[in-house]
Amino acid sequence: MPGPTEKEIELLKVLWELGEGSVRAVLDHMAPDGSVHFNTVQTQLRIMDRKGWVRHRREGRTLIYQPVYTRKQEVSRFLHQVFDGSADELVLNMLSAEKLPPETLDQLEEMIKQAREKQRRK
Amino acid sequence: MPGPTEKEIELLKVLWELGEGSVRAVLDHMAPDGSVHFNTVQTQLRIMDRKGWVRHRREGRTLIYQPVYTRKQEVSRFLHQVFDGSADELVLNMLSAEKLPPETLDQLEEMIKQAREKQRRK
DNA sequence: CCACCTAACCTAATAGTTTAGGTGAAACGA
DNA sequence: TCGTTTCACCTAAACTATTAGGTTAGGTGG
Repeated sequence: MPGPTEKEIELLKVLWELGEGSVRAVLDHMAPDGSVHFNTVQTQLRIMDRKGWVRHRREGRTLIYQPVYTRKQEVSRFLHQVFDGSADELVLNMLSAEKLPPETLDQLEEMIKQAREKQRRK
Repeated sequence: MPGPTEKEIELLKVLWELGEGSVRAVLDHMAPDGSVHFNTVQTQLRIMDRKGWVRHRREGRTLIYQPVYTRKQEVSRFLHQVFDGSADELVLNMLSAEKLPPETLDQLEEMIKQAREKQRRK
């Protein structure tokens, strides 16, 4: 049970954006130029299905894939893998790695306030 | 140039903690029980050396490995790979994935203030 | 009806990761 | 000095990820 690989994340990102999609839809969204082969995406989605990262339903003749694995899960996995679950270590490293504009910093503060609220009201 | 794999991160974590270390030191820190083979770690470090994630120097007969790739780089890679660089999306997802205690939230706020300060004084 | 497009499904080549055995040399302890 | 330990280095097996060719069949337009 390792996390998704980088290529798998690339496909998941498309599904996170679209909500769901056929092989064709994912392919078009990922490589509108023909830089990736249809079968490549198809096989990858089948494998990810087997692994449980996505699931599919049938719609006529074509399969529609939905993400099962979420961004939240991926952040959580990363947080624990790299920082042993220490959220402040993660943020500290992120703040020093990236030059974030003041507006973004404001947004972050706002989010934290919201999170505190949500905790209090529980 | 994909990022390090999960096993590679595992080794990097040890080096991040130790600062540097021989194969033996890494192994002992990683698996004090003998659950991992010496040569396994040795080979992996050699490969990571070739890839540039670590470098080594000689000390007597043994090689001492140092991390080149940093936690900051890893956070940055993750941020861009999964969230296209949107720090607030990352934090938003993290806050909803994890139940962080109020003290941690305080620390996060403090960090953001510090980051703003640093920006201002620049 | 038939040629064509598009899909699923099957298969495999290739490449990379992960693991560890084997060899030989250096160092160390009795 | 000699056996044991510890290391680097070489090698390869087992496994997985990644990519895509080939086959078949459903559906469509002329």
